Amino acid sequence: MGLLSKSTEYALRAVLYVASRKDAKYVSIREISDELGVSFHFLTKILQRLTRKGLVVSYRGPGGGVALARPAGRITLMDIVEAVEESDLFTSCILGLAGCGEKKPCPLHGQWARERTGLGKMFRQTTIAKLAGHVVRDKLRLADG
Amino acid sequence: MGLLSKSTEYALRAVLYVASRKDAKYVSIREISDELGVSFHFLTKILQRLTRKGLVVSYRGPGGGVALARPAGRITLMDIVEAVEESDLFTSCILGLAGCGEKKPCPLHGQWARERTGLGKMFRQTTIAKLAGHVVRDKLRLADG
DNA sequence: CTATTTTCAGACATCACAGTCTGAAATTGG
DNA sequence: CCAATTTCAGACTGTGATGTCTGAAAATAG
Repeated sequence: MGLLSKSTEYALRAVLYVASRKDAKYVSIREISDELGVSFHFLTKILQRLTRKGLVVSYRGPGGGVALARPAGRITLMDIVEAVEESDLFTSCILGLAGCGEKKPCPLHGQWARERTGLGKMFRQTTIAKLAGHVVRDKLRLADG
Repeated sequence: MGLLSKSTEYALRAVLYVASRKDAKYVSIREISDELGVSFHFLTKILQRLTRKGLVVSYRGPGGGVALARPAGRITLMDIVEAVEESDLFTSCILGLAGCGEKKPCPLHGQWARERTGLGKMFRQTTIAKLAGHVVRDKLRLADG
C-alpha cells in the first residue's frame, strides 16, 4: 500500500506544476494532465475538489484554467493531503484498532506515534513554494520516467 | 489511506496474539478470529499466506491450529509486512513517480527518504517477542474497543 | 471405521478507489 | 449572436482489496 492515494499523489503533482509556472495566470487542466501524463478527466475531478476546498481558484473559457488561491508559500503539503485524502493517516492506529491512544495503546502505539509525528511535521512544515522552487532550480520532473 | 493494508494489520495482530500465548502449542484460527473480532475465513487466508512463507507452522485436526515457525525474538515486523503486503512502502516514491531515486529525485525525495528510513528501521528492529511481551506485561489489547 | 475438529483451497460477492465518458454551463473572440 | 474553449457535474465501468461461503483433506478420538 502506498502512503498516499493516487488522488493525493496527482493533486500534489498538479499543484506543484501550477506553482512551478507562476508566470502563467491560469494553467489549463489539459496542459497539466498532458505534462504529468495522467488522465485528464480524473485530474479534473481532483482539482475540482481542491477548488471547492478553496486551495485553488478556477476560471472557465479560453485562457482559463486553475491557479493557486494563495501564495505558494502559504500552502503546505498537509493542506493538500487533508483536502483530498479522507482517512487520517496522522492520527489513526497502525494496527487499525479503534480507540488506540495514550490511555489505551496498542503494542505499537509508542513507536508509531513517534514516526507519525515526524511525518506530520514534514507535511505541515513543507510549503508548495519551497518544493516548486526546488523543481524550477534543479529542473526536477513531476512525471514518470 | 492507512499505512498498512487490512490484511497486514490482521496478520500482525494474529501473530502477536499467538506469541502472547506461548504456553499453548497450537492456537486455532477460530480462537484468534474470535479474540481479535475479525472474519474467521478472511483471517484463515492470511494465515495460510504466512504458513506458505514459512513464518508460521500449522497443524490440522482437533488440537490443531497455528504456531510461530521460529522464536518470536527472531521474527520482525518487517518479516510479516513483507510476507503479506505486496507494494513496497519502503522503497517507492511518495508521489508515485517511476524511477524516482537519488539520481532522478522527485521534489520530495530527500525528505521522504529520511522518514522512510526511520520507518524501515522501526519495522526491521522490532521483534514480535518484544511487542508480545509488552502485551502480556501491560495487558494491552489486540482488538477494537 | 466413523464422527468430529481443524486447516486448506477456491469460487463467489461486496465495496472503495481509479479511471472513462457524455453533456451542461461559463467565458472569450469574432 | 455564434463558435470554440474550458471547467463543472454526474453517470458509468474496471480493478483490486476485502469479506463470505462451500466443500475437500488431514488429524484425532471413540
